[in-house]
Amino acid sequence: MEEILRDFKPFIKKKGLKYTQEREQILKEIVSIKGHFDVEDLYLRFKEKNSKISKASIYRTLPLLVEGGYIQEVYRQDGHSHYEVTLTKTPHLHFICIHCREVQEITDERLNVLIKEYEEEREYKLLTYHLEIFGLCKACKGLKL
Amino acid sequence: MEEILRDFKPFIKKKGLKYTQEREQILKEIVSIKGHFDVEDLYLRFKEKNSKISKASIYRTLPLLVEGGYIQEVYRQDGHSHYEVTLTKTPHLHFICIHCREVQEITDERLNVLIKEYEEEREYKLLTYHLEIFGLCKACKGLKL
DNA sequence: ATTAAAACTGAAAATCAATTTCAATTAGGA
DNA sequence: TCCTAATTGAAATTGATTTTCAGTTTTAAT
Ligand SMILES: [Mn+2]
Ligand SMILES: [Mn+2]
Ligand SMILES: [Zn+2]
Ligand SMILES: [Zn+2]
Repeated sequence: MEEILRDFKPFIKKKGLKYTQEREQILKEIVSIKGHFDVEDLYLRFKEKNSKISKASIYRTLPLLVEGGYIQEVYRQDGHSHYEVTLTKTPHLHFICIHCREVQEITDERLNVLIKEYEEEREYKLLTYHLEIFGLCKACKGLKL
Repeated sequence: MEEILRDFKPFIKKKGLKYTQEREQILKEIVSIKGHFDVEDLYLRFKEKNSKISKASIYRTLPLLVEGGYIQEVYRQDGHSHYEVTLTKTPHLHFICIHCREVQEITDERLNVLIKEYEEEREYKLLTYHLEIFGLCKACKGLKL
């Protein structure tokens, strides 16, 4: 996590942007989150600690962090984006129950291998990917819908 | 495509819904589309042929068609959903260039095998999935961004 | 350390996809 | 044909995200 912060300033400067308190605070807060988060989650965390970071700044910073590879948009639920820290975490996919909204993470190195393979074949530069599987979880599939 | 329409009425009736002109027109129009489409595309197609199908009806019908397996939401771009007819098409993934917005389709049976495997392991009921790979396409990766 | 220009910020307004409301219309069983 | 519930189109609303803009901060050059 220290590693991430050390890397962030050069990343920002290299893009000709300013290294602001807000950008630093947002990244620091994010790396302290274990699990998924959305803009509202982040905003409330700042509010609780009386930090007056605005949603506008959050919305402006998240794409930068995605671009830098610090976080990833991992799925979309209830009409908004959810993110998580990329960190040392292996890329993984999400199973989302359309009934109870549970989100399960599935990690499978074989998937990453396939994705890499496509990258070479198509000669594109891979930045990130999302695999979202929708269905009914074990608990919900028995219920009559 | 005739097959799809033959199947649609029973599907609608089985759900206790009414088989309306609008629902039929929407499905007919959709099966005539080759490639991806979004709500605006569909709406404009109806407008051109002086059909007064509203966006509200389109928005109300698409989830039904997804549920029935006639179409799939395949990716999200520019803040809105894009669909395509499921038809006999093999499930596939999409590579999206974040610069020029090009969308490439990639079909790989090995991916489907993995997805099925997860379904059995986790004991959920698979309904659909999206795999979106973001990056820079061959043409764009050389440009200085 | 001062200064100045450009980038950035918070708050509010704007945008825009998607959903909801509601009065009028339609489907389809009795 | 009649009746009622479901559906529709248009308009209003919602809610996430983006944009605007006046005031603030960063940063490089004095
Ligand atoms: Mn995850
Ligand atoms: Mn496709
Ligand atoms: Zn569930
Ligand atoms: Zn491109």
